[in-house]
Amino acid sequence: MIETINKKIELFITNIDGINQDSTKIILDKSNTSISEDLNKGHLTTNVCMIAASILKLNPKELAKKLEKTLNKLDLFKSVQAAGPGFINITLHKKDFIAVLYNIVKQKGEFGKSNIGAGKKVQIEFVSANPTGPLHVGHGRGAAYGDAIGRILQATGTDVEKEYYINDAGRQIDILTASVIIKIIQKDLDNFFPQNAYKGGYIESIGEEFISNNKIKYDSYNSITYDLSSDPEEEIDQIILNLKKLDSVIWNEVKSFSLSSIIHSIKNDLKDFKVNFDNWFDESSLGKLSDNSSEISNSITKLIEDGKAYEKDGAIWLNTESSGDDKHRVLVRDDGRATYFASDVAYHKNKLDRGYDDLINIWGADHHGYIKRIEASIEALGSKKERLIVKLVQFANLFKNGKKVKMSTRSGEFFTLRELIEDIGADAARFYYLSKQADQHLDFDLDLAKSDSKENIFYYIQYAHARIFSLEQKFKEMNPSLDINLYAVEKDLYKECDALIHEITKYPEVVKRSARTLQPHLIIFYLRDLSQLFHSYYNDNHVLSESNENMQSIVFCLSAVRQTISNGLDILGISPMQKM
RNA sequence: GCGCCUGUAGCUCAGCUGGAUAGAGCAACUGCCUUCUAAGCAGUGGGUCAGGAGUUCGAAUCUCUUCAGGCGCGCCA
Repeated sequence: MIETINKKIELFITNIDGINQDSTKIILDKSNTSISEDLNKGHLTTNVCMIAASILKLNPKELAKKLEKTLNKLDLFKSVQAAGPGFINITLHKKDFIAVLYNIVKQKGEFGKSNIGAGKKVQIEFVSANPTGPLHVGHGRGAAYGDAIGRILQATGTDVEKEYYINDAGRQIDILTASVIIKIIQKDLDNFFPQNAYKGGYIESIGEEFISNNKIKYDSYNSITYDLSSDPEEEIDQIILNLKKLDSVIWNEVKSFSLSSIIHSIKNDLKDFKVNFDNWFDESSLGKLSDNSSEISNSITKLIEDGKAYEKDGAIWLNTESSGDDKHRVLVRDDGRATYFASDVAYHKNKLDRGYDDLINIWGADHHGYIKRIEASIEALGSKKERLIVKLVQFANLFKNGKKVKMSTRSGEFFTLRELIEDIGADAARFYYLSKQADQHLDFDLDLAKSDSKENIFYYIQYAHARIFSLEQKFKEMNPSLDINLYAVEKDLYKECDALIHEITKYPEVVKRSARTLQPHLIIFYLRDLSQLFHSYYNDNHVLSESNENMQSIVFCLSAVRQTISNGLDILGISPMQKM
């Protein structure tokens, strides 16, 4: 219907006296015909007259009057009215208005999906937490957000791949390994434990699990702790060296055991959070600098050959300033070790080479200073930096019993994602993570998420869904021979559902906008509005005591509402409830 | 100091590529359960959209500036 109207509008604009092609194009691009906010403003609204007036220096109200006349003559609509500063409000014939309901019956779970992203291939990399401990509630937000974005883009026809980058190489894994070993032999070291080692209870569990099937036997435990630096950073590095020297076989066994144990538990947590990845990419697969044919060596060699990277003070630097970074960045340290940045450059090169149109990276907001240098590296590698879209996710503060839950990764005190799932359930957790724009601080109230008040939007929406579901069942039981149809609504004999129908027609646009802006919270707010309209309707109208004819229409409409809620929740990875 | 983000009702937040009287929920006050789930509904009060200037027929939205808050600025990861 909107396309039909737009064609008529285009005709009208082209016929304005003295207009040229350029202005026509600008007006049509900038103007917008859309579903009106509410029924007081008709079914559809266009602002084209105001846009045209501003460009052509005309009076918007007069122009609107003319368009009103033109559209009314067509006899396509029930009524067309110029209103306010120059809007055109269009009221459709009932059969056009309710067409969306037939669509929903036909499309069911597909209602709201589109193909505006068809032909596009996008990769989303998210979570990518270091495998040095369990996922905590901070990671949960990135997980919920990334997964929702993936689903939303898929709903617009985009080809989406979701990937987790596992930092399984580098110093932090050495620290993990050392932490586990020291924990195992701690008693023989007078309970010595390095300041910068990981302290969480999971370290002890991994150690216990390891020695239940293996043995650690060192000739001299004490040699590990000889002459240690008082600087915590140096201390842990010395211990790592000592342990490797003492027994490299044991070191490697503990390392791979610890890694696989943690990665396994991360995968499990994400599975229970209903987040699925298409790829798990190991940092270690990029190879080592010492290997000339490894990806990490190749990417650095290419940068040097292309004149983007250079040697200075014994280190290899990348010129990132040309892309707006404030200083050049080191790729290879003067001691020959690669930096974390070097791995990331190689990883992004790998992703670029895989041929995606867009790369979406979802990072913690504390990494925003890192964006420029990655963009710079992408340009240095010969790609457009616009291919990379970085979305930042702010930390979530947890509140329990009205108090903020303290968290500190270093001390091993944190609220894990698993605890959150066990406390309020994966669906409620996902919902609240997505209930606010990702790049803003979120206060996550655990008590609210479990409360049975209207303030708990999660249940408010679920409640609407469950009420309709139950109503449909009752209708079937009481009237087994009655089918559902839209006769009463179409003939305007029953109008109480109109506001609901009008709200439903907005849904496909909400999904599109959510995809365009990568903002899942738009869907949540839409679902709340739709639920609110439903609860209001439900309170004022006793469905099952209506006439058969009315009931047949009402159940038809309400089923469509339920389907829309269900689709909206599904796109966020949340299961609708049939009973509460 | 530089960079990024934020400032909308007492509180928590929506507000679309600038558009119609700036919206919800909570809290406060008032009503609605012999009928389909009261985890619900209806109503009342509450705003210099942080301040100022500019662009525009029109600004919470765009630009500049001031103020306030958060975060980031390693040959760490």
